[in-house]
Amino acid sequence: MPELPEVQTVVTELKNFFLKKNSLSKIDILNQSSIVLTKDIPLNSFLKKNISSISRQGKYIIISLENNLYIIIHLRMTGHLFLNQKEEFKKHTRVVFYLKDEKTVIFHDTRKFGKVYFSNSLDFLKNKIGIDPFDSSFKQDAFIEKIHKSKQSIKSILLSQKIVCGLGNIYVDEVLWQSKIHPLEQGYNISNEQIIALYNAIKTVLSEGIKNKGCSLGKGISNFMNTQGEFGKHQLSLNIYGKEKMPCPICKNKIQKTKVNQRSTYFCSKCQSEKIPSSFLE
DNA sequence: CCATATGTTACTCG
DNA sequence: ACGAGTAACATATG
Repeated sequence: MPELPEVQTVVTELKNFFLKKNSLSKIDILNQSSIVLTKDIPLNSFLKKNISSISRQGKYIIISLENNLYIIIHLRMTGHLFLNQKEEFKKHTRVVFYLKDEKTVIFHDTRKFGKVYFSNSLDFLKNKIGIDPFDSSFKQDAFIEKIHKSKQSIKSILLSQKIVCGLGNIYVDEVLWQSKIHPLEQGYNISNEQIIALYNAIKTVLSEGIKNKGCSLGKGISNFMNTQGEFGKHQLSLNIYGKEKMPCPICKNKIQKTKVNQRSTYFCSKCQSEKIPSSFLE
């Protein structure tokens, strides 16, 4: 169930793992619905091509090969990439990548929502999602302008990935609490000062998640794990998510739980000013 | 059996 | 076109 910090944790480990020049020698597809092929490009054209870089945009992992070929992976809710882990995670293994030097990368996904895209272009990412918060093109002024153009609730905006990408249900709640914005506040109704606070909170909260090597709530195989099968530590640093009825760390008010976009949403009604329905503003 | 789950997308209706 | 709301995908856990 990875968001940006969990995906970054995996990407960092993949980079270290692939450090030397490497290429794929074989790809086993154990579940056809876990992959998406590009028309007219056979799977075996991805073999024996040097891996040139491993990067990330939002929650998408991008493995770039020579000749402008790309393997793009989205882990969705329960996807994992395991390095050189064999037997213990066998049950839900969907794709196995065999590397030239005998190493293996396993794409493991209990719920089968995740996808491995084999593509010759990154265009579909560009059209689909907004700016990554750690990209140098993520600028305060443009962010304010885009938020102000939207009538949607701020939580919907952030979950949509369209303006800024990488935030999911946990980090959105953390970021909104940090910047004292109610999750249902509409974009055009948020002050410049609050959007600046939000902009800064996005960077600091996500950076902390990365430092903690991701967030692993709950337990079991569906929970987030790094490429070695280890849990992250960021669950210990959460302030608001999953803390219904517990005191807000700042004002001690009881944290409330509601639903926004069908997703559990936690907030402090004192710190995060109540949304005033527009019908009351006539 | 019921509800819930760190994600996304397709569909409807207004 | 936009936004809200709903269901769907598939599986595990409490």
